[in-house]
Amino acid sequence: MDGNELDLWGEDAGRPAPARRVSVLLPLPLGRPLDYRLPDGESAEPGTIVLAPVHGRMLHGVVWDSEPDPGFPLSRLKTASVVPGLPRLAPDLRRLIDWVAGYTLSAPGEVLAMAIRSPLLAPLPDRTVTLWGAGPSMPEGAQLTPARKRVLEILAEHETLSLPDLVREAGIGAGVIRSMAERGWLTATEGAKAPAFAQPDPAYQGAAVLSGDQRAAADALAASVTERAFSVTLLDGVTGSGKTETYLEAVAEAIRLGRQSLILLPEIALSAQWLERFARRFGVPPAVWHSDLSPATRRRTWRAVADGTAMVVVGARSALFLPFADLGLIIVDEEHESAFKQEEGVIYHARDMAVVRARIEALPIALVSATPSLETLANVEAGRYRRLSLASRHGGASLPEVTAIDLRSTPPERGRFIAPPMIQAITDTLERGEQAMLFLNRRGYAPLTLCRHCGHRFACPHCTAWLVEHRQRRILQCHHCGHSEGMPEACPACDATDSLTPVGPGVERVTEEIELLFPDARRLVMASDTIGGPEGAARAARQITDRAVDLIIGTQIVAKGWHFPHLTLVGVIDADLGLAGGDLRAGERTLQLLHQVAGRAGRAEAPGRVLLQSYAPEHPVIQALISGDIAAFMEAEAEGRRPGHWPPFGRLAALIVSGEDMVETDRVSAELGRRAPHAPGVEVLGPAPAPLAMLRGRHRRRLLLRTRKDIAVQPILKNWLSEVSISRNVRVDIDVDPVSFL
DNA sequence: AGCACGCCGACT
DNA sequence: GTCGGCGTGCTC
Repeated sequence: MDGNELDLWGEDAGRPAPARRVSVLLPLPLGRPLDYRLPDGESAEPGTIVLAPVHGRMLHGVVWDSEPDPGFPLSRLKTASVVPGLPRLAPDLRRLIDWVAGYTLSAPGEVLAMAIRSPLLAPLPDRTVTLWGAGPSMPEGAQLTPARKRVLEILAEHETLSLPDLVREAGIGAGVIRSMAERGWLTATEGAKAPAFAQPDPAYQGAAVLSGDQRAAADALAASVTERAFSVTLLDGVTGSGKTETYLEAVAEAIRLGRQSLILLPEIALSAQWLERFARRFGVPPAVWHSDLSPATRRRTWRAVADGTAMVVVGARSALFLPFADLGLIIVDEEHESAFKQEEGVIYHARDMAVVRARIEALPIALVSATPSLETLANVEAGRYRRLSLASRHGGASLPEVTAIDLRSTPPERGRFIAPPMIQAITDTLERGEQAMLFLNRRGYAPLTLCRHCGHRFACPHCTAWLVEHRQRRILQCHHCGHSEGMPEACPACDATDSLTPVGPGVERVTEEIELLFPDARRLVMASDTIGGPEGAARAARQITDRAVDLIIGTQIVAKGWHFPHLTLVGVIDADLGLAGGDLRAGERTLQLLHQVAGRAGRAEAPGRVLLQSYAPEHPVIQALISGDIAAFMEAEAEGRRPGHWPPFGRLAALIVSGEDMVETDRVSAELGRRAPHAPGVEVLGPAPAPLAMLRGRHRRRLLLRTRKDIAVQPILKNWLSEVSISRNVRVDIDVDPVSFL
């Protein structure tokens, strides 16, 4: 207010106040904010969340920093209203949104949609709870059973508690409380529910268990938190070296300073063990953020992050856009993981954008990995990132011994996939009462099914991909679009019966083989489609640590940071699998994955062993795993990429042209090829059919723009795309810094 | 993203 | 003769 409200009879009386125009960014793929007027007398600074009419419906948007267009006719301006009780979006978060939009060439509104969606902003229900206290009367003599006595003792300590808290603290049933209340020994009062996010206690368990170099690294990270300035630290160290415990000390320091921490994990849904470790260190679990939170939890978490009551948030990549009240530290764990790359909608790399957020907000950020990405290593090399290394495994555990099984000299039996030396190693391990794990990065029974009679191969009708047999469910399924069909009795092409043959192994088939070889071993299959969500994953992990299983057969998800103390043998069924495609990062990616899997073995006293089944054990990736000299492999990899200006020594952007109409898709991609930019240090490869030439019924063509490191791709892309007319039924997706080349 | 406006098939 | 298919265009 500016005082005019009292001037009822002054010269402004009777005249409408000048319309206050504001520019409002809406969570729509619009590209620019739209202008609105505010109700008379209201004003709103940038960052204010408003409710604005769009096409007749009301949508939450954010007052943006851009100037409203004075030429837009006042009569066509609609009125937006300030939503009371909502936090403002901080300038730094607005800058991040603009920056990400500019970098990825997405509409700012689309990026905003990752930070704010209307359902998030709905008012929180008043949360009240019944609190129980002692009195007015007391049980006497024989009435005072041990359970009732316990309840009163607890209440003497806490005064009042909610039913679930009381039941938990006293270790009794709810029936005891009810009967006591009926007798007038307990009184109920209505109270505000305790905050959903308890304060982590940095002093809860101290950090006494840290070893020398862990302590040094933890202190260095904590110092950067105290410093409150932008810095990037690579925290690396072999699997099992205690990286998590180390960076949790930096989190502890942030908590001591009263500042929030954000920890990004590649797959938060499967990280039960991580959450347990956090709770062990700080006494309470952190706030979590991922895509399958319930709407109510989501809303509560978003608010708690904004008002600062959630001190530590652990989340998947989308947590990067949360509206922290006072962020003091970002951690990106498993920074090399490609799961940080969002491949749909706004195509961005959460690790890289986390560094951007840290720079904008002047924060320290730590990138954590046992096998850092080449990008990160290059930044260390260039002096932009600091490096803290943990040299050895924690608690006296040693690194597992890695050997290759040459499948050319010791192949498995015909139609089998486990070679004799592997069978022997599993036998020995089980005899010692230890656990073994077999890793195969392929779900289902067999990746390809063909007819022995006519050669027919089952392919997805919507994708360039074979259908994968899932024998338990008796279906053939496409792993790219989810298409599935029943497993037929006869060949659909030639009607031959008993002619359909599985080709190649999936985890189901390896499990079948294991059943034949080790009928008495207790088996557990871990694959994303059979594990049964986060609870299932946690249950499976508990079964393993409790030694309720002997043999684990699993895909990717067994690689994830698990700590299984009794697991001493890891067998990789097909170590060559990831190397086949031969894209830019095939070697690096395979090395990181296999190193991660190998790291599950021998994490306690008993030494671990890793066996890699391979048809090419001389391959540099396999050799690097055997020797353990990953640094040398990465250096060689870097030298291979430097001359051609491949990342991280140059820049890449991919254009993915897709459409249901193949002719139109080809026309657009050919036109893009003809109009390709020409300049020194700029090169365009393609168009070429994408490796997944058809995906979900859309034909796909790819072009790749490669520039020298000192040339930004965005202006080139903008210019290029503006010269080509793209028909409505064809889409061009831009992927700056592509990770996947499918 | 929604949601309307807008021109061509099978129905009360 | 109408209800409605989703192609394209706009949202202050």
